[in-house]
Amino acid sequence: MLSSLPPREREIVDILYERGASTVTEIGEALSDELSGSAIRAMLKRLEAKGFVVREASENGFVYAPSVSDKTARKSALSQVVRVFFNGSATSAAAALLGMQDEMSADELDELEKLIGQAREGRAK
Amino acid sequence: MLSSLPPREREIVDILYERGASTVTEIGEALSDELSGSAIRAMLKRLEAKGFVVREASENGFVYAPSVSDKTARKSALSQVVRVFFNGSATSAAAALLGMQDEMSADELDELEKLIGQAREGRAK
DNA sequence: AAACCTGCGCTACAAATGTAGCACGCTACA
DNA sequence: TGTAGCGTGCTACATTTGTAGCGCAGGTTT
Repeated sequence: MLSSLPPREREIVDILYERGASTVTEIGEALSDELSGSAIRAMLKRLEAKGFVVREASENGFVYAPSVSDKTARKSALSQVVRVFFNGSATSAAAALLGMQDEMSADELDELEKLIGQAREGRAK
Repeated sequence: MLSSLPPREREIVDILYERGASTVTEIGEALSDELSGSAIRAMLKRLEAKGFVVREASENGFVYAPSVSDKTARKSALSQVVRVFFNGSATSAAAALLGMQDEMSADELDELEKLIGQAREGRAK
């Protein structure tokens, strides 16, 4: 569970999800405050030991990536907030999402509507 | 920011959001593993010092509550996952939510559809 | 009022976290 | 061909977390 991670480690994993596989230097740039490379590497080492990230060698250094698939991670992150902040109701969460974003394009709204239709069919069955 | 909290403190705040204001004993029951009352109190003390929880005396002991309103906390939790896991697209997040829950009632779907309509009007203006 | 709970705060301390410094190997290029 | 960079891995260390134990105060029960 991501929420069992200490803040800094958590931040690093978040960056990895946000930007995809990254090198130590890239992580450093994305971090909220400047950290020495070795500090970051130490974090990554722990994260690797705990099984949250994997690394793979490439030409200029290692690239680190989350070990849990985006898909799985999304799902669990989402259900986490749904449980904690929305009484377990995904619907309320979706509603809140709708309200949050005024830059939601018409296309996106259409898309969402379509998805609702599908969901309806699903349960009609 | 909630994500700047260490795991245990974070867990406690989550419980507070999930169940609303609670006493030390109630928190203890909700915790994922048994902790001594004093351990919990020590956490709460730190949380209070950091400004994440407030406490209020009642007949049998103090009740603790998050200092940040549910509304605000929801919003920031949501935008956090949207940014990290959905490339900043609230729409994709909403879509994922839709897919996640098969117990979404027809009423809820209707409600959501209505909200989409409203969102559309909002931006049509 | 003695013996009990219950909730409280303080202190203490082990473990985990957050971070930097050092020494090494591999380029590149003056 | 030395010296200036990178990227790496250790090791070390201060701080923060995570947790328990102790002793106290205010209500109960006998």
